Amino acid sequence: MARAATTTDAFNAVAEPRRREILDLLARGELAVNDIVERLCVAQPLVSKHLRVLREVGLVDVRDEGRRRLYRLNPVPLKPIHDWVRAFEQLWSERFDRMDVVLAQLMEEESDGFGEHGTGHRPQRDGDAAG
Amino acid sequence: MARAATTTDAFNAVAEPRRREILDLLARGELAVNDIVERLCVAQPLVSKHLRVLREVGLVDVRDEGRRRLYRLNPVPLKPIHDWVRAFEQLWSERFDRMDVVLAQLMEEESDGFGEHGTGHRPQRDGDAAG
DNA sequence: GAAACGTATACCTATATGGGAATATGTCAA
DNA sequence: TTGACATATTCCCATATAGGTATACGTTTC
Repeated sequence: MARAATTTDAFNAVAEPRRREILDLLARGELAVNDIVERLCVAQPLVSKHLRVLREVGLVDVRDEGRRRLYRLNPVPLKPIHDWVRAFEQLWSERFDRMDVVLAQLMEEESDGFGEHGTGHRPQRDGDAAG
Repeated sequence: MARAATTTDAFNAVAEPRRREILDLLARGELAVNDIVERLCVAQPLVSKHLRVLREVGLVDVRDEGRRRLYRLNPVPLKPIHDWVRAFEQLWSERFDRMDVVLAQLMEEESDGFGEHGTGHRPQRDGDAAG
């Protein structure tokens, strides 16, 4: 068997960095194909093909406006990715916490005392929008 | 050009559902190859190949123990995925909020008044571990 | 040493990808 | 109608994938 089709699910569709860039652009608002072409500096047929994949997995919706086609983001199919990966979030923050402990020990061995230390990698809880 | 290699980054490595299953298993603790083979009911060479991909993107570490090889999860390469997809979280919750508004209007049109309503799809903020 | 076990690799196949070039389809303007 | 514009599709290619089968490698046990 070959690799699963890119249109199988959002996991596969989003594995392509160019498609993630397209979604990043659309997070700001509706765009026509040519807008995306100009901003990404990618050939137009390629953009159309990527948009087709995104449409087949439901990540974008289309709307006709004259001779242009306006694409809009539909973020809902990203939720399974978020749910899956979020389950691992605590694991890597624990890992960084252990790193903090090791760093603290190293610093105490080398000198007498310091103020702050840390990796700054603990999970952020503030929700800033896409863009 | 063909599709990017599965070993390019975590996005590509994780697009394969079998590899996500392996990571789910390893989230509980270290496992030997045969343990994974038995729990997933997949041919051993296939498991080894998936583990190789996961190792090349840094998602697992290996440790030799006699004639067995114990694999352990390293969740850190998942962080870029989490960071990217989290930026869209607010967008789909807004979408569900608008759905709530529509539902509320429909209910008010059909009857006089109700108590609670909602989709229950707002993002959860409690951090439960993988498993 | 030989045999059994645990794992990794090599080889094969069918599949479908991302990109490029050319072209088809559809819409507006003169 | 003719042409310009906006987008989608088709054909081509090189690539590498997931899975299967067979086998090589390394370790333990006899």
